[in-house]
Amino acid sequence: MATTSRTPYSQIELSLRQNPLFGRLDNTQLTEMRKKSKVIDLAEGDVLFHHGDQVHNFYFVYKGLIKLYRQSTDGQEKIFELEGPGKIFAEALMFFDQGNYPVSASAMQKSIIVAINTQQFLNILKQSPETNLLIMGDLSRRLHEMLNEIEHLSLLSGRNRVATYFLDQALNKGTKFTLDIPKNAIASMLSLQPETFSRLIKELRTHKVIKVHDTMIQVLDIKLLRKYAGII
Amino acid sequence: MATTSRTPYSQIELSLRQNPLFGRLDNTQLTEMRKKSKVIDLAEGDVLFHHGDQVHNFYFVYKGLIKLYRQSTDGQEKIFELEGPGKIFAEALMFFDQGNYPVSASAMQKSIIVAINTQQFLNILKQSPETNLLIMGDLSRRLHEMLNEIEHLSLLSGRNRVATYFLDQALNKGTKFTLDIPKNAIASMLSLQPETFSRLIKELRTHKVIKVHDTMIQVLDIKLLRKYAGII
DNA sequence: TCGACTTTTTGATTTAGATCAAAATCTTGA
DNA sequence: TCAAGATTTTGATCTAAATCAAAAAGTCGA
Repeated sequence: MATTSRTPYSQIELSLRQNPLFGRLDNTQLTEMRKKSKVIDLAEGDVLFHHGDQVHNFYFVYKGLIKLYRQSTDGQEKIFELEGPGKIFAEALMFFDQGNYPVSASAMQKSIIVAINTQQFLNILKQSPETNLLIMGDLSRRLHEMLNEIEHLSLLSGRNRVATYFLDQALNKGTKFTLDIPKNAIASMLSLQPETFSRLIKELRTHKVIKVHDTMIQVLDIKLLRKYAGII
Repeated sequence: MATTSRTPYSQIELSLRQNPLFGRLDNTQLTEMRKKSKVIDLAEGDVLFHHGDQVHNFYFVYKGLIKLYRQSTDGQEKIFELEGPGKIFAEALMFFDQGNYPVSASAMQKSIIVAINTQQFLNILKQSPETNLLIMGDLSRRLHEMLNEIEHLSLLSGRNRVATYFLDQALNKGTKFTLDIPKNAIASMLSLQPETFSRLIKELRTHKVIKVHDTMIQVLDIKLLRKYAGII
């Protein structure tokens, strides 16, 4: 279960300030915010909130990895997003009247997070129009990402989506990178069954598009990978 | 092609004011806004903007129906949303740095719309924090809708999605309603081929879940429809 | 280090939905 | 009113991905 952490807030504050959302706040505002914030330890598998729970907090990830997901009635799980150190999640909810979490959140690894009171932060926000704009920009970015995902699910094949995923990874981390989450989690993010994901990786491997050692992926032919992604 | 309308702005202003986004603005602000706004006539099929075009305006629909969509390289089209009279679209873009439209927009019917200058509206917005909040709420609502769509595409079958669509319609318009857009457009919104959509309707018909006369749909067994939707 | 458990891969089979083709129906404008 | 076009439906077939099953590989705690 989630428990109050023994990690002192002061230790976390530094990385908290580095998030653009908090960077614009002055000391008074940060102190104010701290009063209603809690540092929480999560063990692997701990559920932070369930889809439908009432919203009281949004969260900052100090360490670990949080998955945001929904479960269908027949037990199938769709992972929407993974949030790692330095990231904030569920902040979009602040502005939505019926404050219920639209997804569930649980720890994929041992994690340390900060829970920030939504109501209080909204008050602080009133004094900080720049932060306001930052949040809007963030909402807008998410909207674009989701638009892309809907397009991918509607118009691209599984093969396309897997290639797109590797392409994105290569763009961010270079052509040689490690998958730092279990393959079945990646499969879920791509809306594929693990078996299908495995087979599609194999196909890319046998066609010399990528090279795989364990969890290490090396892109051998980025042009070909693009073709597999469906980008012409 | 899109042309400046002969419909006077004064005629449109009334319905414009009824949109919550503009309702909170005072007369000075509305007059200011009017200066940089244009009323535009669109014939059926006219394209208002293409995916990737630079954003200069957002739009208010006075009459007609605008479709927001993307096209894949192989000509497949995915409709994301349809916006009818009284609705605003592309306003989410205002807050996104790289101002390029993330979708294309075209008229599904003869339409009259108002183009509102984004930059100018942002200036007006600075003086109206309530409008700010309204926009955020709207962004947030869209975010939820898209989350639902991603879930549907990931976890529901085509049959489920069709039933869900009819269920939604019945909820809004009553158990007897008309499809006021072509079936192939509905199919695209549900990420199905028209043939598949047609077959799934037929299935619902033969199982006495719905009754169809032409474009008129009557839900006969809403409980059964729910079952088809995958809700239990 | 071993054994239990989890994750991934491989194989065989099924199935939902796409595709291709053509008939039927509806729409529209001359 | 009719012909030309668009939209919808129906039929036959194909295919991407799911499912079911089991082997292989990897992980972890005692």
